[in-house]
Amino acid sequence: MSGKLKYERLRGFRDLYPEDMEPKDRFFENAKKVARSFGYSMIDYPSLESIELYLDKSGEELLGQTFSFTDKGGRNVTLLPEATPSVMRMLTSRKDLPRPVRWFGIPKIWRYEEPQSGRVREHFQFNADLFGPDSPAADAEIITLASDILDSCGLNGKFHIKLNNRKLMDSILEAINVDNIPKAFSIIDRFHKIDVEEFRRSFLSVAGNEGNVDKVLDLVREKGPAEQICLKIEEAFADNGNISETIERLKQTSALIREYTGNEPYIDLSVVRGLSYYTGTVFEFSDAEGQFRSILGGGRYDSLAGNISGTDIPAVGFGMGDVVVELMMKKYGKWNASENIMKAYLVSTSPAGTHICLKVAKSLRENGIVAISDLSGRSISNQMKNASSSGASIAFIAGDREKESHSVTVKDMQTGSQTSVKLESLESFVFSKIQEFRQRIST
RNA sequence: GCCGGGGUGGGGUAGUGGGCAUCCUUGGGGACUGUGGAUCCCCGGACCCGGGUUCAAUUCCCGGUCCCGGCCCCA
Repeated sequence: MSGKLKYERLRGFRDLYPEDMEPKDRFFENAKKVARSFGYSMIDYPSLESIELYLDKSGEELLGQTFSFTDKGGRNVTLLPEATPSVMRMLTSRKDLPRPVRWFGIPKIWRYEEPQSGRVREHFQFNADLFGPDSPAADAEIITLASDILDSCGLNGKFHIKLNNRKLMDSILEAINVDNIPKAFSIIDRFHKIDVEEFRRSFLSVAGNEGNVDKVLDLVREKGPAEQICLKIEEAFADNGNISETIERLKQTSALIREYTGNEPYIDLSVVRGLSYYTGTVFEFSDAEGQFRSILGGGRYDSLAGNISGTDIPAVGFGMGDVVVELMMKKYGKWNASENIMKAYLVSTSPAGTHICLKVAKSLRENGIVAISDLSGRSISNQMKNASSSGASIAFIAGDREKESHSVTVKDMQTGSQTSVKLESLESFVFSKIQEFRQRIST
């Protein structure tokens, strides 16, 4: 009879039903809590921006991957493809803010791409930035924030922190006379997706000779603790002053991250990040088992403010999409329906009973208990079924009998025991039930 | 934009060139005019769309569409 649904969800967009929305909401609440504990303040910005904000920064290739259109005033606008430019716009139009500025937001982000595992066309992103300091300590703080958020979701030890530095990569590529650095980055970025021979072939076109290709290949193919990787780089480029300076910074940052998070970050020279505006530290977090695409990515972008407003402001930040986090949390059994909250179900068998239920519900809600009224008006048997499937731990039943005796019948849904409570003593009864419930869930 | 694999009730499935299709689950109702999770009964609900082959297509062929996965890209 009903047949095909007439209106279908757009490709790459998601409907979030309670079973997914609740865990997602809890994830973001956790993230907010952690960010606030670091002194970060929440901000928000429009979902629509003038397309110029991205053109200035990223060039024309961006256009094909945004949801863009011309509005009724003839302006070219686009749904946010990333958060950073908007955050920068906000920052640079407030010169009065004392630094450091610590901000986070949870925007929706849109990208017109083919959906696949871990990627959709509209997603939530937890985005945090630190403006002002340009020290290793600042880089380490933002990375620690990201790490602590994942820890707070029960993913402790399930992810790897991969760290690199754009300046270091610049210096290395300059040292071997690569002139097309963006192209070299794009090849390095694809290192793990292509085989060694293809890498050699591609990289030869920018590196000039086989020896240089081998040098880079040797560095890019290995990831490990700072000590080990930095030693390799030093051996290969001992005489280069620029390189040893950046290596020092990488070592410091790495040591601070180890100290703050308790986890050893991996130096991974294949992590260069696609974004053109990164200027120093870049990082990525990935599933320790390598199953999913990156959980989050970020880095330092000290010149972006200058591009927008003329004055550089040191900045470091990251964006963490909700999609891969969800995959991770599901994989490790952390994507659970809901926390234990006390729910009460109100069963009414007559208009007089409904009147009593309304009063009881009000009292329950004032005491922080979820009170669900049965609105079906059906048999008590059916109402009890509803009570049961709602997950309520307690049911209040009222009808004409209760009206007579000025009371309400209370049934404990777990034990099945039932008592009658006078309406005058309802408050204290509810209070004792709350205590009992708390005790029950804590054991 | 490109490549590969798939589409049977809301979800998960069985099956067939020939009687508008199996089972589980979910939803609604009842047994149960004042007591839940069990059991039993009843009801609702599907062959993605279009064309072709055929006496006959849910089944075979072609095209489309959608979903899933991958490429590109990941700002």
